[in-house]
Amino acid sequence: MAKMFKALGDPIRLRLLSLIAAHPDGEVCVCDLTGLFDVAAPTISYHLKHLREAGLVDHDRRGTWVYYRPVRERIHRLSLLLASSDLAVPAP
Amino acid sequence: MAKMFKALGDPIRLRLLSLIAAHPDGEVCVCDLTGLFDVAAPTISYHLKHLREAGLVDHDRRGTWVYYRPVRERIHRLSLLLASSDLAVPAP
DNA sequence: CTCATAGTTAGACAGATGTCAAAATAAAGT
DNA sequence: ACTTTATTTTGACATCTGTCTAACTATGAG
Repeated sequence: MAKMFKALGDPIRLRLLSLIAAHPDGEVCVCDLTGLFDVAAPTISYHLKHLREAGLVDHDRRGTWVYYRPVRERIHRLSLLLASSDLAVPAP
Repeated sequence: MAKMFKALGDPIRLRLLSLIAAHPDGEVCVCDLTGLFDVAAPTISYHLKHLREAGLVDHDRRGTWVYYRPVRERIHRLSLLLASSDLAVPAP
């Protein structure tokens, strides 16, 4: 669980996941992501790998391009943990 | 936002927040926390400071003891971000 | 005032993390 | 086959993190 939160604990990765999850097609080509950040392509690749290893995104290659999509069930589980009465219900 | 996730990205801190948030009294004395972990007291102090600086917990001193409580509004906000349609709604 | 207890801060250190340039791999076009 | 484009891997490096012990601060008891 901590591993997933850790993956979200970097500004670039958090934004990457938002971009991937918000895309209308349900997936995003890496080529459309690299241009949006101030860091070089290998660094984006490094962060995508982190998100992958945390189980928050999935990827597959089609031709020369690689597409990433969110693993919504995993993201949802995080949200539930934070929303659980133990953690987030505002005191009555 | 990433700062809050980062704070949760360590197993000790995640467990600390759970313990603090789950306590029936709504707050926990540090003295009741240190014994529950395998690390020395200063390390717990270090992690509590992290949670504090991320705005996830609040603290105050009463006599010799220091009590921590969750900032549920902040935790809730994280949960909402993950639950927002962009991120976590399972595809229909 | 001194002492004991609870907690934090300071300093040191090994190991993890984020970044880049350069090299490697993958696939498609000529 | 060779080239070009897209992406990942590698190796190097500086910085950040988590941990400890030792020293410090704060409070209450005797």
